[in-house]
Amino acid sequence: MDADAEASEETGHGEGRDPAAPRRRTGGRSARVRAQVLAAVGELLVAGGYDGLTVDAVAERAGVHRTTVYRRWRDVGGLLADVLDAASDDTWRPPDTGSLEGDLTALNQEVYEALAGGPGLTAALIAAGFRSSEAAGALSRFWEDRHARCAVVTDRAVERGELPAASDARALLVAATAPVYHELLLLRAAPDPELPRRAAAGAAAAGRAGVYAPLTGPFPSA
Amino acid sequence: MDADAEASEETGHGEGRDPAAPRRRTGGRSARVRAQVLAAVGELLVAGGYDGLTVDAVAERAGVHRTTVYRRWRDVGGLLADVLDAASDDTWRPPDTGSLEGDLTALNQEVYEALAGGPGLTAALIAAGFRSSEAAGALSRFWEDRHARCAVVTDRAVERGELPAASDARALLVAATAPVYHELLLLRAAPDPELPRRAAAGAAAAGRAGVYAPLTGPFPSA
DNA sequence: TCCTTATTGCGACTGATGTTGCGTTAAGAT
DNA sequence: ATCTTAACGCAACATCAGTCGCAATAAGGA
Repeated sequence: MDADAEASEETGHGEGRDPAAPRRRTGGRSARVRAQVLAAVGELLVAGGYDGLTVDAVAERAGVHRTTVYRRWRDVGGLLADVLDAASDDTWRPPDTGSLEGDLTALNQEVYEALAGGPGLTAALIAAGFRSSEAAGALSRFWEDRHARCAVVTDRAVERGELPAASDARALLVAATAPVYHELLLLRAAPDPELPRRAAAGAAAAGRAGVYAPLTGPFPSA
Repeated sequence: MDADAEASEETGHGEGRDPAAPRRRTGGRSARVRAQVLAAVGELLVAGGYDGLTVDAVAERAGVHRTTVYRRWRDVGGLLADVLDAASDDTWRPPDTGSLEGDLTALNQEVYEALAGGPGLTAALIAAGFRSSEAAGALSRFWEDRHARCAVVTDRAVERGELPAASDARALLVAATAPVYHELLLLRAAPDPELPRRAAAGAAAAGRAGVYAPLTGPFPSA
C-alpha cells in the first residue's frame, strides 16, 4: 500500500523533517491520474468481470501509461483494494423493517441480488481477495465496517424482546448471511429465491433460542 | 476433461468400430505420468499454496515435459480438478456422535481444522474454483457427494425426534457449515476454537424450530 | 515378433505480464 | 519567477504462460 497513506503531519515543520520522508504530491496531475484509473477499473469490472481486468486494459482505458499503474498500485489486487477503500465511505445503512427476521431477510436479499446475476462486482472483489493480499485486506476492512453498521439490527431486536440481551451481533449476522454467500459463491448452486428468507429465518430462530448469547443464566460470573 | 473418461466398450468389436474414436492407451507410461503429475501437484500445493502451483513447476517436479501437462490437463484448474476427482473416491463417512448437534459440531471441526492452519489444500482448491471452470465443476461434484453422504445425519436426527420429519438435509448442512467457511475463508477472521460448536448449535436450534421443514402441519398436499 | 499410432519429449514461437533505466513534466516550496 | 524533485511517459528488457510442428518412444493389437 503506497498509494494514499498521506500523513497529516509534517506539513509546515520546515526544519525538523525526516530526510528519508519524501513529501507526496497529491494534487493536480496525480489526483487526476488516480481518478481516471479508478474509474477505468470500475468500468472494466462491470463490463468483463475480474478476468477482463488486466493492468494493461486499465492503463489504456484510463489514458495512462502501464508503468504508472504498476508503480502506484503494483497489481490488480492493489487496484481493487483502492477502489474498495474509495467506495467504502458511502452512506449505506442496514434496513429497518420492524422485525429481526425482516431485517435479516432484507440484508440477505441485497447479498442475493449482488451475487445471483452473473459475474458481478462483489464476486470479482471476493475472487480478488484470494489472489492479492492487498485486496484481501481491503475486503476485511469493508466487511468489518458493514458488520459494525449492522450491529444496530441486533440492538433493535434486543429492545423489542426478540433476542436475549448481550447477543453477539457479529455471530448472528454471519449465521444469517453466510449461507447465501456459500450457496452462490462456493457451492455455485442454482439461485433459489427462497434462500435469503430461509437463511434469515434460521439465524433468527437460533438467536431466539439464545445461541448467540454467551450466558443464558442470570449469573455472569464463570 | 480429456483425462480418464475411458469408455468401457469398443474393446473387442474389431470390425464395427467408430473410425473417429481413437483407442486410449491408459497403461504403462501414461499411467505412470499421470501418477507422477498428480503427486507433484499435491506436494507443491501443501508446500506453497495455490500461488506456488504453476504448470511449469508441476512438470519439473514430476520429471515430465511442460507440453505433456498442457496437453492432458490444459491448465492448473484441470490439474486440481483431476486431483479432486481422484481423491473423492475415498471412504469418508460423516461422524456419528449420537446427537444432531454433536454430529454437526464434529463436521464443523473437520472443516475448521482444514481451513484454520495456514494456506491449506482446501483453501487452494476453493481459490482455484474462482479461476478455472474445470476446478469449479470438480468442486461442485465433490460437495454434492459430501452433502449426499451427510444426509444420514439429518435422517438419524429425525429418527431420534430431534428434528421434524422431511427436514431439508442440504439446507441444514449449509446452515451449519457455511459460517465456518465464511469466517475463515472470506472474512479471514482470527480462528476462534468455539466457532465450530457455535455454528453447529445455531443450525441445530433452527432445525429444531422447524425452519428446514417445508411444511409444519400434518398435511403434505398443496 | 512386427505394425500402427497414441502419447510423450523437444525446441521454437507468440503474447501477456512485470521490471528497470532514463528523460520529461509539473507539483509544491522558496 | 525559480528551483528541487516527485510523479509520469517511454522504450527496452526479462520472465512466464500457453501453443505448434516434428521427431522419438512405447502401448496395444495382429
